[in-house]
Amino acid sequence: MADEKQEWRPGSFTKNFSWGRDAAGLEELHETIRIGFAERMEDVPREEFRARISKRNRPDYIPMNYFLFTRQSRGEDYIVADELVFQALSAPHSARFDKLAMFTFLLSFAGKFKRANPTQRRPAMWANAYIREHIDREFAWDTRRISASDIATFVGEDERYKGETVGKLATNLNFIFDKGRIRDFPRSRIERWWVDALFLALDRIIEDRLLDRQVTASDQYASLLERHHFIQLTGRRTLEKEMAVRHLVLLYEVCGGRERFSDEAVARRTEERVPDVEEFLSATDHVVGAIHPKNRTILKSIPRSCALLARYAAGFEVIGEEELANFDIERFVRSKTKEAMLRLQERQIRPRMSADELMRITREK
DNA sequence: CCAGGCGGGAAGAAGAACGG
DNA sequence: CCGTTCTTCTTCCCGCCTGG
Repeated sequence: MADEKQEWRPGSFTKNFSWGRDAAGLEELHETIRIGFAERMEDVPREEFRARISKRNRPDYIPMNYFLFTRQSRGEDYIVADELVFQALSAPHSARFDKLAMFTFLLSFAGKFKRANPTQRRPAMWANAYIREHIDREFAWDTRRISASDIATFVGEDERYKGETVGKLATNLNFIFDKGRIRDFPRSRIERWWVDALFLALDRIIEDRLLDRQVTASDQYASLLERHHFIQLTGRRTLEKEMAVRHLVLLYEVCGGRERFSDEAVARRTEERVPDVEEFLSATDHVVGAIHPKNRTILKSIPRSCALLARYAAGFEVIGEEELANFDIERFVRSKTKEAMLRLQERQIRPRMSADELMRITREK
């Protein structure tokens, strides 16, 4: 909505974040989030976040105003603990984090906070439009076309851009594209960062709507992802991705949306939806992986307490933390196939059964 | 050795707070 | 409740460094 009379401003983006010349990717952002949240997966007052960051003598506008999301409650600003924060806290820095952060930047939802002007709610729409309208639509994700001068031309000639200068914005954006590994986006296979990005997109879209007191029902998830061009912002559109969106929206829903990070809420939902709770009640806050049985490439790391829901309510298989760390699709499929064979043997399924007999045995649940 | 781009200073705009 | 002052944040600009 309001896409027509969008107004683009550079914001503090012409400032630098001192990413570190040789630092790998967006490592500084990963570190900043860990410090700002003090390793805890809870919304943090913006003041407190800033105080923690400033102790480390780090600039804070770029992470707060472009990568994170702020909501207001009783006049106080809170930075929201969402999928980006979860990934920063639950895993060491990696290329996967960089791509998720890059997507977060492109999606461009930063929320509302004191002193923010209206354009800061969608702070990087020039980057969002550059990717969608230019790199996706015109260049079919040929990322070799991305350059600082190409960005400067695109943004500078656009009516929506209200800044005086465009040079610094363009060079900084080009720099972030590089650090955020945008050149790895166009792969057509589904990768883990892409799955994380879908969860992040829903977290952000839902929070943003809440700012206008709009509550989002789960049957709106898929169409909202579409409206905010989730697939276009993450690389080339494929049928596989469109299918995956449907499965993942369901996983997001049964995990309870952003509630998935709160153990009590998940425990409550688990009691409602799943019979055997005991074994999971001792849940620690470690991470597990959920895999869709029809498509092994759809692997999502989720808080451990969601595992039961993912398994029973959304039909995902769940793997443990060590397995997740060095997950190997080939090996996984092989072992699952073996298990399936054994199960068939146990049930005494013979090679020359009639189709009817076979159906009767395998369909029962 | 030069060009281009990153880093950071500083001005002034935009809000918030204050005081009457 | 309004004008003024104070504070914070955005934006432009330029020096310096780096890599070619």
